[in-house]
Amino acid sequence: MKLTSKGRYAVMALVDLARFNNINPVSLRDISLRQGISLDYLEQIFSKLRKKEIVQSVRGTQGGYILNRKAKEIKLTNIFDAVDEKVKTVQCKKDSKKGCNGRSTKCLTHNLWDELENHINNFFEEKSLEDLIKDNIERRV
Amino acid sequence: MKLTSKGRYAVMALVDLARFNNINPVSLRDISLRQGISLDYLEQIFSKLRKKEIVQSVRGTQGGYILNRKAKEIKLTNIFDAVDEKVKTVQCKKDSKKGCNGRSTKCLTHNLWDELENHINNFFEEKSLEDLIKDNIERRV
DNA sequence: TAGATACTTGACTATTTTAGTCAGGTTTAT
DNA sequence: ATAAACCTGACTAAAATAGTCAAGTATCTA
Repeated sequence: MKLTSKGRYAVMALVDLARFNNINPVSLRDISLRQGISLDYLEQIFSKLRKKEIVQSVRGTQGGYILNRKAKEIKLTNIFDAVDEKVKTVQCKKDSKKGCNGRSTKCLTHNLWDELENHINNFFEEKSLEDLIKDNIERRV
Repeated sequence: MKLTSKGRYAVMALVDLARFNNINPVSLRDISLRQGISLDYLEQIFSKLRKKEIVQSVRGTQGGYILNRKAKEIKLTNIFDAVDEKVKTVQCKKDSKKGCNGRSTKCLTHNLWDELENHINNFFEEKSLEDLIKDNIERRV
């Protein structure tokens, strides 16, 4: 059970963006250098974040990205959703042949996996970008 | 972020085992048929469960497996640990080059990933095999 | 208006992980 | 003896991951 780097990078990049987002947009190049993430990969990630209206792009020289909503209103769940990072415990939902159906004792653990998914998703729904930044500042002090 | 089938199957198989474990050991063949999991794959999984002393094997005809501890004392975390299903959010811990170190703004989200891991692991530490069986029986009634 | 900076898009690919299979054992009840 | 069941290690196809690469377009600044 692991988080993919796409989801992790997306969060890292947005925290970076939120912290350095004073007046000017932040370029991916800067984020790439600061966070050690390949520029090309960041571009893929930000393309998705833009489509989900989490960031706005500013083209041209001195361009970059800015947050499209307040940090408080961007939850982890929005970010993960944008980059297709999903919590999947089981195939049952998509593929009815595998998993549950047609077995004599049915899916004895079906309920467990639902609970687990909810447990994890709750965490993602509660945490906002603002929480992360605050948390980080507090730790420095 | 997804659960692998090895972890899922291990739990499914153990719930099955616990339910059908009256006096006699339960054969993998039966579990395989009831849960729709390949026998060869189950053997791999049970080999690991045995090494971690979660189950005991009974060889020979009429053999099979029995739980090595009370269902109450087998937590999900023990099961996942046995089959190498780990919660990993980040590489920092193993590979110091990637992730945190040497970056100018350090790992802004390091704390987040730790929190996430703990959140998930707590779930696994609290749930026992007994909980799963009880839960299942209640639902039938 | 030339050139640099930075966003935009889509195709491509090496590596790793997953989810098994397969083959050949050993043990023990009947 | 023999069949049922455990035991072990090697192997592999397919999928997912984690990117790279190439060829743009838009906009600011000198």
